[in-house]
Amino acid sequence: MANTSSRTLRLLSLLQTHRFWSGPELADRLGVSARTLRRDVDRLRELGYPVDAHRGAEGGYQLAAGAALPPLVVDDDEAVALAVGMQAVAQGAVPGVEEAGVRALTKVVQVMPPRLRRRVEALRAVTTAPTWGTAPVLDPDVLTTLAQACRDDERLEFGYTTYAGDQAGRLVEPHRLVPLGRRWYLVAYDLHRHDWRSFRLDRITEPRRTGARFLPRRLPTDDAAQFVRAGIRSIPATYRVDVLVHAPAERLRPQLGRWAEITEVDAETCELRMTTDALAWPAMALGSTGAEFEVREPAELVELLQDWGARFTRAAVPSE
Amino acid sequence: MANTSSRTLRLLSLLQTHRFWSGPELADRLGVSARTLRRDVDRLRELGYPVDAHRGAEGGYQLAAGAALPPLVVDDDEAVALAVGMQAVAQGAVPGVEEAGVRALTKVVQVMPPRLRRRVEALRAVTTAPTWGTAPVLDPDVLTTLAQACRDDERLEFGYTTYAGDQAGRLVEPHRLVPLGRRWYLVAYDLHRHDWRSFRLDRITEPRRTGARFLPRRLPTDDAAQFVRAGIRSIPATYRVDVLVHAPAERLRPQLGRWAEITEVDAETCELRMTTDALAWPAMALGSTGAEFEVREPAELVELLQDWGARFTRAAVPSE
DNA sequence: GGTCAGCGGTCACTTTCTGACCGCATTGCG
DNA sequence: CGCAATGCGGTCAGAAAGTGACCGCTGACC
Repeated sequence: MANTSSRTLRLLSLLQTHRFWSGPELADRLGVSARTLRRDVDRLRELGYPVDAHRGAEGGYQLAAGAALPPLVVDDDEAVALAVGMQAVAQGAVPGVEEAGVRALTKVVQVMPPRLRRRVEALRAVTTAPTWGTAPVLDPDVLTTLAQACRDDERLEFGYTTYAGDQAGRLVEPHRLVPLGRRWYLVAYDLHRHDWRSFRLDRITEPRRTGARFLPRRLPTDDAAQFVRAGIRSIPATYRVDVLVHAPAERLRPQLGRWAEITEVDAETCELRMTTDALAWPAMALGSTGAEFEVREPAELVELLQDWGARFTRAAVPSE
Repeated sequence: MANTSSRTLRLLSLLQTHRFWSGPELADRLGVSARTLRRDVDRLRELGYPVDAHRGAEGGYQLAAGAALPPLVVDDDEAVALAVGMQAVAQGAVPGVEEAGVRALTKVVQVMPPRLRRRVEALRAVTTAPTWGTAPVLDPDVLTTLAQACRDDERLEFGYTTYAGDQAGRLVEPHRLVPLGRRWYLVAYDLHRHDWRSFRLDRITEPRRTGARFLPRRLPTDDAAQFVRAGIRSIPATYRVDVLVHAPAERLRPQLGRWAEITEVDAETCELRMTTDALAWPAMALGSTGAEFEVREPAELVELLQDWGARFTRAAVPSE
């Protein structure tokens, strides 16, 4: 406990939780002399973590942003928040960082004490902004189990429901997780079928790591994402939405500007453009504006609005 | 660099990124003998991080979940994912962890190199699931700046637009950030007005930490959240939604089950209940079901559906 | 100018760290 | 069964650090 490395970690942790510390205070907390503290600070600096110091009456130490990321020292609550947030990221809330999100999630979950896992589990039900229509809901347990197995070259068993509806157990050597559109796929070598396959994560149930490790094979295709794309029948449709809205651009921007492209046409009219794979979103957006509008594209949106409009009207004016 | 503490951190990092490592391999990577590696592993164990070891031909070391969280060693991409995810969490994606999310966000952002901050900034535009109507969009910069100032007892300057629309600069001693409903408030002691105030974060612009620290005062109310509640004119309305949907419960559950409570009435009918502060959500949900339905509560939803229905129908059948 | 903060040099002493031995236990394979 | 690979832990001596107590210096703030 009275270790040097332990002290280095504790110092890092202190500097991360409260920005300013005076030398004597830190030295006291760490149970060393001020001189040794200075040496510890030097050590951190040598490790690449920039610790700024201010002299004078109000002086003290603080951790600044550096070139390298120091190890993050987080408490229980923060860890839960991280796990929950990474699930959201993995679901594709922000395009492009899904994979990094899963890696981070894996790291957090791997070292998380059971009590925290239970808390995350409890929150899971609440989380995940509703993802109508297209988006399959992803089980973070499945996600992290598979991610760990891929990372560690560990064989995997799971139940799988094929497109046709058949259920069967699989034994595979997992290779890579690939997010595509709003879905995740596992690229793996199927040990029963002796060939490479890709599996949709939302069709995988009860994955179990067998504990047996393997020597990674070479995927025939270089790129795992490409392999998945080649094997998929239907890529979820994406729509380009283009709507003329009878409202000033400034009125829509604060509400929708982050999410759709709004172009001013004239003082009373603007154009709303966006790309989406679920038409429910633009419908909601248009509803929220409270304005009249005309759909230019796509035809599917017109259909959908027709349907929704009719049902909404029937519901709002009940026959009774 | 050839430090003991540095090596401890590197070992921790290795164990976090790849689960299985054989002793000789680790020793090689760390540039020490196998004996010393064993001693390093022991050191980690003494620090409370459970390192499992397996003997035999296929042996190796792995980091297990323990009672305490080890410092997380993340790479650039993962850090970006964490920051982006924490923003989503702070926005209130999951009730209850907002504050922990902000703390974690603050920690990550604090130590993040500028290049990574720019990446996060670039992704910010894309992020934040659209939050129609009620939710103000929160600037993560503002959020983290304020959070750091609160944490570090540092005076703060910022521009503020009052409810009436007046703009003025403020100089305050920040006390606490409070999430309430879907909004964030800063509780602070206003140094011009010589009194405690609460400020809505979405009305704060350009916060600057002055660098001057202060001795925390006592807030007259014990609880900062209570103080905010007392000072707010209007708490955003929340609605209890209760709808009868003419579709089997099993059909709705996979789509909406995570988000609303679905009760079966009979084979062809079910009841959908939820609580929300933005009626656009249940409207979208009901639209997505594709089913007929009757609204029992609230009256406001009926109104909204009437409006949307009319506009949707007009848009879908253009006069031309 | 005084005070308080951090900075860094030196020195002697103590602690630890390290690698090279050793024999042992466990596991998987042939 | 024996063999090989792996982890475990003891011991030892030399090397390397870490440590606290000095010291005088610089910089910031009152």
